[in-house]
Amino acid sequence: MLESTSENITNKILIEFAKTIEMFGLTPLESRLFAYMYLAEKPMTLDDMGEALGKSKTSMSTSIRNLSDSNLVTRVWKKGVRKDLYEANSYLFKNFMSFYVNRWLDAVNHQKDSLEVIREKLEHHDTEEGHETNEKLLKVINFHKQVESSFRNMRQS
Amino acid sequence: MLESTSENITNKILIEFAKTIEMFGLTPLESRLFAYMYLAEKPMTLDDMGEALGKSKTSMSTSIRNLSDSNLVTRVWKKGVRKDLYEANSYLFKNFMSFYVNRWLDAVNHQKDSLEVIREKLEHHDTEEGHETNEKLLKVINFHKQVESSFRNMRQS
DNA sequence: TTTTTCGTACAGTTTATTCTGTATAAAGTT
DNA sequence: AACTTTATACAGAATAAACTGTACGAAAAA
Repeated sequence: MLESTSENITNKILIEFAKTIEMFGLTPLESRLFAYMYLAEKPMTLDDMGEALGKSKTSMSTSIRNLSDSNLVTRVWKKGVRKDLYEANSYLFKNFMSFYVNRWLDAVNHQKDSLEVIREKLEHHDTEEGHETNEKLLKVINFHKQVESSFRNMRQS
Repeated sequence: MLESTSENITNKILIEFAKTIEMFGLTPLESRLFAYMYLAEKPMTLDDMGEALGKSKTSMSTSIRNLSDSNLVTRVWKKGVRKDLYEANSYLFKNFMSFYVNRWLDAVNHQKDSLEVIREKLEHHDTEEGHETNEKLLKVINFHKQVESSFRNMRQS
C-alpha cells in the first residue's frame, strides 16, 4: 500500500457508510451496492455494478430490485442506452427513514391484527385461567401500540 | 387438535410476540425465550427454559446472557434455590426502546468517529478530486448526524 | 424472421449463523 | 477433602442466508 489516494478514500467511506446502511436491515451486499451508487452519483447498469463490486449480475439484479422496492434507488432512462439504468435516490435521510418507519409500522400493524384475532378467541374462555391469559395479552397488545406510536412520531421528526 | 385451550392460546400469543421482538434485532431463539419468560411472569432456571423451549441448556445460557446484557432480563435470588434464576423485566416498552435506541446510538457514534478520521486524512488532498470526495463525505457525515438526532428524539418520547 | 442482448427464475453451491454435546471451571454439599 | 451440581467455552454439526451459473423469455437489432 502506498499513500492514500482519493480512490482509496472513497472506498473507505463506502465501507463505513455501508455498515450504517446495514443497520437499517439491508443485506451486506445491498448496503454496499447502495453506498456505491450513492457515492458514484450517476446512473449505472447491472454490469457496471457487478464489475464494481465483483459480484454476479444475478446478485445485482435481485439487490437492485429490493432497493428499488424500498424506494432507495430509481430506474432512469437515457436515450440510446438499452440496458436498465439505476440511480441512488437523493434525500438520503428522508428516504431511509420513511423506508425504515414504514417497515416497522407494517410489521407492527400486522402483529396487532394477529393479536386481536387471538383476543376474540379468548373471549369465549370465561375461566380463571382465561382471565389471566387475557391480562397478559392486553399487556402485549399495549406494547405493540406503544411501539407503533413511537415509530409514527419518528416519521415527522 | 381439540378446541383452543388457554395453554394453546398463550402459545399463540408467544409466537406473535416473539416475531415483534425479533424486529428489535434479537435472534429467533432469544426472542422466543424472552416472550416465554415475560408471559410466564416468574423466575426460572436454565433447565426450565431449556425444557420449555426444547433447546439445549447451552443455548439457554448464551441467550440469557445476551438478554441480560441488553437489560431485558434480570437475575434474581430466591433462598433455598441453588440454580441461577432469571426473570423478564417489566416495563416492556421502556426497556426495549432504550435497548434499541442505545444500540443505534452506539453504532452511529462509532461510524461518525470513523468518518471523522477519514475526513482528517482527506484534508491533505488539496486536489479537484479531493474536494469532490470531501463533499460526498460531508453528505454522509450529515446523514449520520440526522440519524443520531432522530434516535435521540425517540428516547424521550 | 433470425439473431443477439438483456434481465430474472430457479437450482445448486458457498458462506455465515445458530445450535448442540463434550469438557472444564466454579461453586455448593457432604 | 472428595463429591455433586451448575454454568459456560469451545469445536463441530445442523440450519439458514447469501451468492452464482445456467437457462429461458422478452425485447431490440440485424
